[in-house]
Amino acid sequence: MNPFEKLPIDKQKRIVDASIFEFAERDYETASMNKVVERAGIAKGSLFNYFKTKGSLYYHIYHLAIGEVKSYLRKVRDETADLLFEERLSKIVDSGVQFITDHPRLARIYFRLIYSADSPDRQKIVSELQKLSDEYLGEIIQDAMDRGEVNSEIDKTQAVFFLDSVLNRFLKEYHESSNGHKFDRDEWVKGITAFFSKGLK
Amino acid sequence: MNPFEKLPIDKQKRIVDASIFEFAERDYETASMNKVVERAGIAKGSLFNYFKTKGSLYYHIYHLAIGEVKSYLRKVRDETADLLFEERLSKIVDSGVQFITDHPRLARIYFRLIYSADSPDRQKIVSELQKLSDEYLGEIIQDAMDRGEVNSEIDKTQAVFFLDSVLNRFLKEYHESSNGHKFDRDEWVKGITAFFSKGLK
DNA sequence: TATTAACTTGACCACCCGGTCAATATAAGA
DNA sequence: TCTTATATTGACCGGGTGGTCAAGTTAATA
Repeated sequence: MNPFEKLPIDKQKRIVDASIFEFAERDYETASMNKVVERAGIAKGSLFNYFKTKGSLYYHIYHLAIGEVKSYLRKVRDETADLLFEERLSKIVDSGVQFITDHPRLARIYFRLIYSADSPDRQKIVSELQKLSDEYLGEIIQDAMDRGEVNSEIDKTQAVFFLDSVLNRFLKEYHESSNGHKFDRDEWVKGITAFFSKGLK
Repeated sequence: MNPFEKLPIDKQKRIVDASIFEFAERDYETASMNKVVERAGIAKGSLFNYFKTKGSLYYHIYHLAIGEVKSYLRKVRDETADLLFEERLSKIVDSGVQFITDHPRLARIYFRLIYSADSPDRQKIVSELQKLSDEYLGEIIQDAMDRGEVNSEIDKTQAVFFLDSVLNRFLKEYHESSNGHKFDRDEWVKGITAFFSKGLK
């Protein structure tokens, strides 16, 4: 059992919060362990006692973020299993927006990961995320094909790619225009779903 | 006239090449002026004589990259003015692929800029690029609408957004899977154009 | 050639980094 | 209460950073 897990919960939380703050604010290389300990109110030696390296702390936080993303995705996937493709897509976007609202800092870490990723083992992480997205969107599209809502002639890999590109980009922009009055959410969700149901028909 | 422009062309080139190399390899914060001077074979003091700060060197290189991108875009836009939307789109993607092949390091700097951009004045740069893309793709789409190839009822802003998302993402992935046998280029160009001509009809 | 002007150099500065570890404070066991 | 084991601390280390500037080199002028 690693020393971090033996800590009182509130201390764990302080450290995790400080780390999330720092890794959301700056990318991996420029994020500072000094800033983390300062914010968490602990000594530097302690932090390096709980996490041997900066990389392992990042790993911990990154898994936290991905875990949370997965949980949102799973939930909306299961809750919309019976809906039409178009409605389903719309709910998925909604869920993404909700995630951003609930966890703006985790969202930031997530987008950093996808788009820039100067993280350690970028290669591994990115392909892990790619696989996650491929499987998830692949299943959504396969379902829609099986029900005849999406043209089965279309290359599934490409369809997933298009969906992934637009969805992630939309959520990223939405996130950046924080509490973004730049986007009329409903208008965009409608536009996105309409575009895809036509494009994939 | 700033001191850099007074330099012999080959020395200028050495410095520019070294800077492109460094800013392509590492992002703005972690790129090192020491590495640049080492690679360019000049003294540190000289570099800071030509460019007062790291930021201003970056600014110079970044403008170079954008300038090159613009030149490719202009060219393909003018050469395809008479083609159908679908063919035109296909030529634009081709041109993007060509740019990546001709200038892989500038491409890397460009993608860093778009997607992560821990650059100085990120805000300004990103909105500048946004505007460039909006105008460019906006014109392409407007042309297609005028000729009845794209449904004029569709929100143009959204159409541009979708196009921008997919094109940039495709080029980025193509770039990263360098000399990317991951993508059958023709297959993908066909898929992309087909998807958009259906989706925007 | 002698003198001045412009350019080039790299040692140096203050600062910050991730990581270490002897000293200290705290908790547990006898 | 005294002793041992464990957790916490922060001064310290080697190394890298962007940026400076007095001293040295080269080029231009007279």
